[in-house]
Amino acid sequence: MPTAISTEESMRDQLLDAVEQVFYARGIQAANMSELRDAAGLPLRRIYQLFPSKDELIVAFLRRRHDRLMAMLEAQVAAADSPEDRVLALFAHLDAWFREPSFRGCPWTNAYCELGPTNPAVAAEVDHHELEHRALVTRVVLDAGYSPEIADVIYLLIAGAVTTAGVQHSLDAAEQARHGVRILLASSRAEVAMAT
Amino acid sequence: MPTAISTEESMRDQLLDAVEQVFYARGIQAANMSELRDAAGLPLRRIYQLFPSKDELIVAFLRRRHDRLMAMLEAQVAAADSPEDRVLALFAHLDAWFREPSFRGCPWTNAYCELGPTNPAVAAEVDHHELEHRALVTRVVLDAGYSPEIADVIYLLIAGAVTTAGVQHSLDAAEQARHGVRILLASSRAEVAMAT
DNA sequence: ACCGAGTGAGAATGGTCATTCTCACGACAG
DNA sequence: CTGTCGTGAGAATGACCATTCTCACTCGGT
Repeated sequence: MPTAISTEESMRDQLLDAVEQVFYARGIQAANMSELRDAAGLPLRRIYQLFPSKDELIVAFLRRRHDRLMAMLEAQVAAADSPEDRVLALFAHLDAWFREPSFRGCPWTNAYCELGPTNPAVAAEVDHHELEHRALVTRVVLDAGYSPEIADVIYLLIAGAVTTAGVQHSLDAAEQARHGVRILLASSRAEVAMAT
Repeated sequence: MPTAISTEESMRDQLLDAVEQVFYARGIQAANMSELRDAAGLPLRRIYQLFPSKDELIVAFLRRRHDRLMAMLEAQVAAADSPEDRVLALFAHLDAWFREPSFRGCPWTNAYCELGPTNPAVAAEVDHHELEHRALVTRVVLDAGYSPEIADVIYLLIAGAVTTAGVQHSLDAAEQARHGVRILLASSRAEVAMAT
């Protein structure tokens, strides 16, 4: 048996922590393997032992981040008191995210813009994220009693806020989107009230 | 005097046409100078004579596309009959754009994701575009009598629709955004009516 | 103490790419 | 007609980078 199978998991985590930070901060293509090595404090040999290529690292980076985001969203949504608040919780999450100093836009959009046209594995991973994320948003909105059309609009507001915050460094984007959502929800309630 | 100063302008156009097509379709980093040479039908030497580096080509590409987009938007907005229709014209434009087979997302967002963190000239050009575009949207919405807050929300819907259409290839994005806008505008009118 | 497998550090490899250079050629001026 | 200058086509250059390889070393088992 090779030594220390017990630390393989920890090296993997150490590596992926560094990879996440470097890929996100500097861009995937701009980050080279030496940078990852320095940030992770692991020899290149070990990195290639854990992931056979940079491409696999990219996919692992996207998937890990996706899993973390989904878990966090589910938790924040679950913590909200009313179905209405669950919708708004999505935007509270955005607001906090945008204010992190390290915020640099949506990792999946970034990856897709950088590599989508030339890297099918990355494109698939981004697709997967978008589908699951959109499904979560839609579920939360539908569970609050609103229409699928409203869910679509809310999804666009989220996407727009993330892009705008990323490119324009506008910290207000989440609040602006939330304002839009309040109008949409109120208007939708008024409609239902009128119909009954 | 060197020969044929009369065709320098036409070579520039020929080059930038090809550059636009290749950069947009394949991604800026993925497109190399040989591809541009082949697409433009000009020798490398000539390309470097017209633009001293790939970076300058990138900036020229973004600026040319920006100028064209702004002119087109101004024209379509001007062609609309009512202030209300001018707002909706922005979304009709989006819808047509998304349906072009060559549509591959927002060129400026794409460029920013690819190069923003490492290329200040590109970042500045993208900034310039976003500012002017946002100013146009805001002006159209304000001219129609709506509040700046509504303008912000509408801008986010546009940004969200473009990103979503680009990454998810969803042709409905423009229609979904337009639906949201109709609700926003109607709700805003109702509010004003109630106040009076 | 000895062997061998696995290690870290960093050098070598092979490929890609932006940018520059070479060279033979055609057009124009004198 | 001849020398010169700008040209097109593509080869050379120099950097960079993902990936692999070298080598001296360490450590667990005997």
